[in-house]
Amino acid sequence: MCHAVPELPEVETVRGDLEARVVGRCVVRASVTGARTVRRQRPTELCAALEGRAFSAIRRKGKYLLAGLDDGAVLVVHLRMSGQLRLVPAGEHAGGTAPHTHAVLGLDDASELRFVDPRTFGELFVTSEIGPDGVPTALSGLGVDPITDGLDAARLATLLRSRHTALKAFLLDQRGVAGIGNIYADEICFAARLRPDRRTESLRPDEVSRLRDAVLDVLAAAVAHRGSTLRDERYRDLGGARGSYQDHHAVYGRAGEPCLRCATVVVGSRVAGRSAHFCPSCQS
DNA sequence: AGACAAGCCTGTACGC
DNA sequence: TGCGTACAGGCTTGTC
Repeated sequence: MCHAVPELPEVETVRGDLEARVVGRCVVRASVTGARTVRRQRPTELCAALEGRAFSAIRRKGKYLLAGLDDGAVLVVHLRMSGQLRLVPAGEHAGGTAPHTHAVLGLDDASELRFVDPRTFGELFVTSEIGPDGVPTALSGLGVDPITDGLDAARLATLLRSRHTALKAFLLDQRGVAGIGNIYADEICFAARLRPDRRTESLRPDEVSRLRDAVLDVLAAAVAHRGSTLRDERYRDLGGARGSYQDHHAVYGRAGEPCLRCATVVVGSRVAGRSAHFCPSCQS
C-alpha cells in the first residue's frame, strides 16, 4: 500500500515546471546510460535528435509528457512507476549524479535535465510523426485527457456505454479517459459516490454526471496541490519538491480508517485485479 | 526472505 | 467465428 506513482496531476505539475524553466533552452549535450530507457529507437539516434535543438511548448497527454522541439519533433517522456525528471541548475552539479540517473540533457544555461528511474520502466523517445492534434501518432491509442480535452457528460456516457466492465477498470484504461491511475481512480469513485466495482453500463445519467464532475474536480484539486507524494517519496517535482495532495486523500491508503463523509470504516479490496479503497456506505 | 505495489504491454482463456 | 473482456505474466526494486 501507499505507492504513489506519477499520474495526470503529477505529470501536469512537472509539465508546468518544464514550461517555466526549459522553454527556449537549447540542448547542448545529450547522453543516455540506462540500458532500457530508450527502446523505440537507438539511444544515439535520440541524442542526435536532441542536440542543438531548443525546447518549444511543453504539453501533456494523459501520463505522457510531450516536449516540443524547434524542428517540430517531440521528445516524449513517460515516467511509468518510478521515473522523475529533475532540473539541476548551473552551479549545483557538485555532489555528482543521483543513483539511477539514466539520461542527462545539458542545456545552454549550464543546467541539466536529468531522468532518474530506479525501476527502469520509464522511457524516452523522440518522434517526428505528429498527428493533426499535435500528439505523436505513437500515442494515438490514448483517450480523452480530462484537463486538456475537457470531458462532457454526453461523451463520458458514450464511453461508459461502450464498455462492459467495472468502473475502476474503465477509469484505469487509458484508451477511454487518459491520465488516471490507481490512486485517483479510487479518489474519483469516492467523490462521485460510486463503488469502484459498479458496472459501467449500469450508471444512470445523474451518476454519469457525478462521475464527470468527480473526474474534473479531483484531478484539478490534485494539480492545485502539485500532486501526491506518499511515504515512498517516489514522486517529486522538477525541483525535487513534494506534492501535498496526499493529505487530501479520502480513501486511497485509508483502509480500516473512518470514512471522512460518514465515518463508516473504509474497505480495502481488489477490483479488476488492483487494490481498491472505498466506503461501503456512501458509495454505491 | 519473500510478497507486494505500481503502469503498460503481451499472450491466452473465456463468454456471449 | 469473432469480438471484447478478464486474467496472468513480465519487467523492476524499495519497502514492509
